[in-house]
Amino acid sequence: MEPNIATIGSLVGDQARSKMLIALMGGKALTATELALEADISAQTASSHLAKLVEGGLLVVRKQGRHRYFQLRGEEVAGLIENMFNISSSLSEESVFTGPKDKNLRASRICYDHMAGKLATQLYESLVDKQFIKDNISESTLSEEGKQFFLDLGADLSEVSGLKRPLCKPCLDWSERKSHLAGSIGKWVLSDVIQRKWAARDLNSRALRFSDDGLKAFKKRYGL
Amino acid sequence: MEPNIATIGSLVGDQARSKMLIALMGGKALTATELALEADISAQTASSHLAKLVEGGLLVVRKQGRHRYFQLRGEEVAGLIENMFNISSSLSEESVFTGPKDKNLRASRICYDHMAGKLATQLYESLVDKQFIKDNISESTLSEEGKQFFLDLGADLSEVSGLKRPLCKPCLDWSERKSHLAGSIGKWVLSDVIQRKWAARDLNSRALRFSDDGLKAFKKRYGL
DNA sequence: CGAATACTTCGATAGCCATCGAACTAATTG
DNA sequence: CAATTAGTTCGATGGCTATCGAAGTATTCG
Repeated sequence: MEPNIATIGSLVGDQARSKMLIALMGGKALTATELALEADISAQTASSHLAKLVEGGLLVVRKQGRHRYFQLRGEEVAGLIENMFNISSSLSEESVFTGPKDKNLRASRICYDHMAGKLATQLYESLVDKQFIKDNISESTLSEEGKQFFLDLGADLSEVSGLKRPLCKPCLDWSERKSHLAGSIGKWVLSDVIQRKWAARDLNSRALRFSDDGLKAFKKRYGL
Repeated sequence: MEPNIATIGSLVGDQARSKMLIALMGGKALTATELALEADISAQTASSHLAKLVEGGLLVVRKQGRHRYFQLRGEEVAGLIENMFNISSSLSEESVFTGPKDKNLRASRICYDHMAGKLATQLYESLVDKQFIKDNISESTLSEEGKQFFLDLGADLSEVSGLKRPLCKPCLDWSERKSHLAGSIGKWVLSDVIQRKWAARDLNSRALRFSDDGLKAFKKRYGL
C-alpha cells in the first residue's frame, strides 16, 4: 500500500477543518471551543472534527485541566498548509483581498513559528542585500557575516541551530509571493520581537500587530 | 477572502482523484481512459473528476485529435503531492510495503520530472560527498566543481538553468526519507538516463526500470 | 461513407458525512 | 456540595457527491 494521500486531502478538504488548521498556523495552541468559534460551528461538531484531525495525525493534543489544547503536529504539517496557500493563491490570479482583517494579515502575520507578510519579506530581502544570506532562489544559507550579525543581536546560534532543523530556510509567502525567513533563525526573530514587546500576537487571528514604537525599533534593528 | 485551501484539499481528498494525481506524478501526460483505468472507475466518472481537477487548477489539458492528455499543472502541484506523501508515510510509521510493484517503486521511480527512490538518494549523497553539491540539510547549491562536472557530462547548464527554476534543489524522498536531486539538474539527469536508454519509464506506474547494463553504466558515470 | 474509438452530458441512485439537539462525563469554582 | 464550564457521545436529518447506465458529440480508421 502506498501512503494514503486521499485521507490527508479529505481532512483538509472540509471548510470547518480547514479554518481550524489555518487558525492553528498562528502557532499558538488553541482549545476546542476557540477552534469551534474560529470555524463557526457548534462545540459538538468541532469535537468530531478535532478527533478526526488528531486521528489523522495533523494535530496533537495536550490535556490541561478541563481544557484540551490543539496544535499542528509539526513543521511538516505547517509546510503543507502553506504549500496549499501558495497554490490556491497562484490560481485565483487577481483575487480580491479586501477588508481590514486581510490588510493586517498581509502586512504582518505569523506562519507557524516565524514571521510572514510584507514586513517579513522586506527583512529577507534586506538580509540578502547585506549578504548575510546567500539566496539561490529556493535554497539559501547563512553566511559567516550573517552568523556574526545574529550573534551580535543576541541570538544563541548554538542552541538555536542544533537538531535537524535547518538554520535558515526560505518559505514562500502567499500574499507577497516572495521568500520570507523560516527555519531556526526565523523562529528566533519572531520570539525576539515578541519578547521585546515590539509586537503582539492578535488574539483571534494569525495577524501580528506591531506597535508604532515597536515597528520603528524593528526597522532600525534590521536596517530597513 | 483568504485563498481557499479546502477546495484543494477536497480535490485530493477523493480516492479516485488521488490515484490519478499519483499516476501523473510519473511526469507523463496521460489520456482520460488511461487515468480511468488507473483509478478503477468508469470513463464517465473519470471525465467528471478530470473536469474538476482542471477547473480546480491542479491539472492542465492538451487536446490532440480525439485524445485529451492530462498533466500536473506544474512543479508546484507535484511538490504538494510529494509533500503529502511525506506526511502520510511519516504517520503510518512502520507501514508495510510489500509486493513486487512497491519494491520497484522504492528502488527507482519518477517524481514528476526527476528521479526518486533508493538509487536517486544514493546519487545525491555521492554528489554531496564529492562536494559537487553543498548540502545544508534543506537547502543546497551546486558548487563550481559541480557545475564543471555536469558540463563535462554534457549538460547545457545555460539552457537548463535559465528561467526562475532553481538549478539544484533537494526533494525529500518518501520511501527513503532522505534527499534526492530535483530542480533543473535533476530533470536533466533523468532525461539523460532515458535518452541513453539506460532505463525506461514503466508503462503503468511511476517506476523507472533500469536494464542491467544501464544500471552499470549509470553507476559508473556517477561513481556510485 | 459506416464503424469504431474517445470522451462528455444527463439523469437517477445510493452512500457518506457534516451538522446540531439532547444527554452525558469531567473538571473547576464558590 | 451545587452550579458552571469544557468537552464528548449518540442519534436523526439533510445535503452533497461519487457512481454508473444511457444517450450524446467528436474524431479517426478502413
